[in-house]
Amino acid sequence: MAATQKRTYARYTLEGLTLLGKMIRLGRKKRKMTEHELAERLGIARSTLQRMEKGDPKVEIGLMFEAAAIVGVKLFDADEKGITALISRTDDRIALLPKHVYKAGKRVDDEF
Amino acid sequence: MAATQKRTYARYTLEGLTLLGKMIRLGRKKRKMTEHELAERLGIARSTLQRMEKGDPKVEIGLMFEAAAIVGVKLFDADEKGITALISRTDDRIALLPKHVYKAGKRVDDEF
DNA sequence: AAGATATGCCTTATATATCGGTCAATTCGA
DNA sequence: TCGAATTGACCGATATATAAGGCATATCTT
Repeated sequence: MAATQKRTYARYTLEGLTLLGKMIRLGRKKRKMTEHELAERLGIARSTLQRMEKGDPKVEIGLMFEAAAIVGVKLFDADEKGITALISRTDDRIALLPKHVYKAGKRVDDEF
Repeated sequence: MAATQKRTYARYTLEGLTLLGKMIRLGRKKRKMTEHELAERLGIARSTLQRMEKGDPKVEIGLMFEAAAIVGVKLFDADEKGITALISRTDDRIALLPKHVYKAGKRVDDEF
């Protein structure tokens, strides 16, 4: 009977999604856009936008980010150039680490 | 022939995703976790984790957020309580606006 | 107050992401 | 150096999200 194993999410994850969804909703309303309008602009169904504003964990992350951008919600508080710079810096930091991770060394090294 | 209309994403969206993916990758490596380990911890296939670290717009946002949390990448720079507070504040701000948006008034009201 | 519009919630068919696996190439530990 | 492990890329089958629409209710405009 296939069981359909259900996935669970940490509370922090769900709350983060709820917040993002509400921020999108707020941004949309401040711009006086209807669900129909924003959905059309995004090229998606209104029902999908509704799931996004509710913080449904199953929606495509690309759509969520796109919607956020359209209604003026910034993630990473950085503009186009800022993001690009952050990507470079992250690449540099990754390059400093071993290419492969091996289960031998058990240090955690936790300073971001 | 069904045409399979392809979706496009803004550059800003794609770069944001690339950044998030790389941050997850960096976080994973700093914690010395292999792809296999993190995927198992998340309850997903390794191939899916690989798409996430590449910033694929099609992955579930819930998985991306969950992965970020596990490897110590903070979005919204706020902890559990902080997120909850932000949700409340966002709810309050939404409550101040009209329940329905009507296409009559065209003001944009852009101050976040 | 009345009419029009937006929103909430639900459902089915279809498109598509995920899973689970394989194979090759790379890189680390001993 | 050699062997074991990690990573990168790819693939088909299946589970699942999305699209599209309907209907009821709420709320705005005039």
